[in-house]
Amino acid sequence: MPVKDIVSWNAIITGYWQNGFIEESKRLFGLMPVKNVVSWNSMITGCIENERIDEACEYFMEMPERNTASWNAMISGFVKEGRVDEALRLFEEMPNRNVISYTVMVDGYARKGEVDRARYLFDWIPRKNEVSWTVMINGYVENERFDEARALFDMMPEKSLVAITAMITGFCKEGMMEDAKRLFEEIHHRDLVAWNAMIAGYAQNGNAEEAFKLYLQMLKMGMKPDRATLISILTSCSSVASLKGGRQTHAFVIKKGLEPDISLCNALMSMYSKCGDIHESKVLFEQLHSPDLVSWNTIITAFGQHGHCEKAVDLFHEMCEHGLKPDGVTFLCVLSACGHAGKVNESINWYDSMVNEYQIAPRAEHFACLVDILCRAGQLVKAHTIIKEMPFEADAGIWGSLLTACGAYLNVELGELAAMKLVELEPGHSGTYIMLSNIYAAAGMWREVGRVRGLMKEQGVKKEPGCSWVETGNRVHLFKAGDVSHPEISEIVLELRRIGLQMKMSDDYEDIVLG
DNA sequence: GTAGGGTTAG
Repeated sequence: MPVKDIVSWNAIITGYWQNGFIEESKRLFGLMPVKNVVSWNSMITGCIENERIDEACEYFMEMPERNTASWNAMISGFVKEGRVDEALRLFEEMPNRNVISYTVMVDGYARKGEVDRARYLFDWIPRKNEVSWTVMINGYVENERFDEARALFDMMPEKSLVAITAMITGFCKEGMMEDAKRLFEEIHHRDLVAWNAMIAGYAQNGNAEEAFKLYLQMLKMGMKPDRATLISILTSCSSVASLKGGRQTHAFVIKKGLEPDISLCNALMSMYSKCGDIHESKVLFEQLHSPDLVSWNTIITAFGQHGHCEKAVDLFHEMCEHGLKPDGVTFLCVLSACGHAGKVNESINWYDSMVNEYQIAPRAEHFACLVDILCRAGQLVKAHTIIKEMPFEADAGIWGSLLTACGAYLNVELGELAAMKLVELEPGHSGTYIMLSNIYAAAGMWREVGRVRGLMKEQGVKKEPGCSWVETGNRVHLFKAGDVSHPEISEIVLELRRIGLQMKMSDDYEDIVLG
């Protein structure tokens, strides 16, 4: 058979598995009168791409002669499955290793969290290419070792767009948005992924305004958003509770015929719920053919946030009946549902069940959630006990919950402790001083109030006025604390008083406050 | 045959 024919066969076989028809590829491969190493390699890659690593193994064992690409394909296949030990065995066994072999192994170790091992191998690569550098830099970023990522990036001889994008993500993860933006602006030809990384950075840091601005800029430059872009935009709509923006984004998805994959559906569900439309969230959930763990976690949270704790718990059981295993986040969702409903004892039972029955190791977030629930219920001493006994260092969020609760339930002693810790963790944060001073004021300790005010002046801490906004029609109305500049301010205040009164008089007052 | 962006909690 002429070589030309083998090439055509190979092309057809590859075409089939690239479109998911692996069985057809296998059939044709079997019919091939003469095969070359490329034919075999194509079958190996095809099996791996279609998540059939064991069948790939069979082809690999059977083939009469292998080249470096055959070995590399297998190593990469094992790495994709997270089976790094098996990848390493092949790596050691193979006769000739090239840059790609090394790079795949570096990636494998980094993805497993064994960053030092990855770095060791990286240093051994004789002629590193830009992919090798990128994989290692990204490995540091993914494993929260940003300083090392930075150091390596600075050493990288020619910085590729992919490496720059990995660094942008790293800066965003560290909350260093200025640096991320600077790097982003230095890029000559930004591609979609780079835009997405920057937009996602703003979205994840809660800066919806910048995310929207960048999104508009991106559209203006003629870039076409994809699912990843829109998910970040939906996240931003959620964080400012803009149902209107969220609906527009949803409409955009439909109009552009973007097939909503499960992640996009999950983001839509979350957006609707956080913007107040639990019904739409539920409808989307029910339309999913096979909701994944994130979908279930999202819908459980949705009901929890809307005060339907029992429904959230029902959904938890329903999820288990569907054969899905709850993870640590699922328990956070259920815990927060209990918390919103003020159910302290249930929360503790759920926590115990997570640890004992489901054997899930609690993370700092679980303790934070428990502390928050106890705080809201006014059980400050118990909350403090958890803080003292938990195997994690309490962060600013936890001390903040305690401080707020000390204000609501007036506990000077614990309030002072929480404030002290917060000042250590976030110096210059005015809220801490204000809250402590309010606690002293409520307790009638006026000398202390003066002391805190003096301290603020001394340390140069400025009070930032609180603000909120309302969207009506096409306008956003911004209100700052103590600001009376709105032309209709007297009507607004009157209406707020009326609503407040209505809430107090309502039979559901308790529910509203707790929910 | 190798690399970068996305969904769930608080």
